[in-house]
Amino acid sequence: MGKTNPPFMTGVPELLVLRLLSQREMYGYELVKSVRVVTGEAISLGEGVIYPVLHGLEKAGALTAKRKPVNGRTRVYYEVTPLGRERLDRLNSDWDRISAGVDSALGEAGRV
Amino acid sequence: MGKTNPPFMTGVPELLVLRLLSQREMYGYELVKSVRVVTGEAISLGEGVIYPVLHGLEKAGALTAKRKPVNGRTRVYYEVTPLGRERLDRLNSDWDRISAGVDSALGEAGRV
DNA sequence: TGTACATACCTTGAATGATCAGGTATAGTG
DNA sequence: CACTATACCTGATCATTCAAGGTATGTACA
Repeated sequence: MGKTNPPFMTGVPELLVLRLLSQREMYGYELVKSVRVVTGEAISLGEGVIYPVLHGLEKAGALTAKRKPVNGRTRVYYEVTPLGRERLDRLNSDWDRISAGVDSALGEAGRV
Repeated sequence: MGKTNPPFMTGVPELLVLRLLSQREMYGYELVKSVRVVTGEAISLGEGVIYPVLHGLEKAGALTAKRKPVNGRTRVYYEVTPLGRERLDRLNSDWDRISAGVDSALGEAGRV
């Protein structure tokens, strides 16, 4: 029984994927590892999360895919489109708004 | 067609409710307004969100309810149980971990 | 008197999206 | 030859937020 809807994770995979790809093109398997690294091991996304996000974003026109054979294996590199950048901007400001709101609420009247 | 699962909101209502009630007992309608205030208008939760959360937390043993008639109207005040405090602690550290992870990822290599 | 608004509670239905668990196949290492 | 890492993928689950509705009382105002 997969733990569905874990707290605070909705939207996070998409944000991280768009953010990482906005810096340079990457392939799925690479993203899985990168997420762990850039979040300081705080967040770990499985392939079962990454690939569906990738496909969804591609279908939405936020990403373009490019197949590249490397060492006999095939990698699918993804690149962010202008539409994807807009989407990233929107997600970024959503994140800023909500995390600021939560932190403000948690900060009220002294935190540990 | 309610926009369900908006980015970054999963778990937030529960965290905010537990946090506010950990400071003092409140009733549902009051929580709706308080959330707006303590988040600096960044987050607004409708009654359709608050009441189900309240009922769920009560059923889970994280809250206890107390009916109080005030000015001819009935208010249902909620209080956090020890079990609710544990739950709040857990949510708090989840939030800290994830928001730190996301911020770290967004901060890498210069933000706009 | 009526009419609006704020207070105060509640439920239903829908859509969404993360997660686990599984599956395929090749390359490299001991 | 077995094992691990690489690299892709899909299906099923199910918890959760949200809009939109509903009920009822008190208060203000014209």
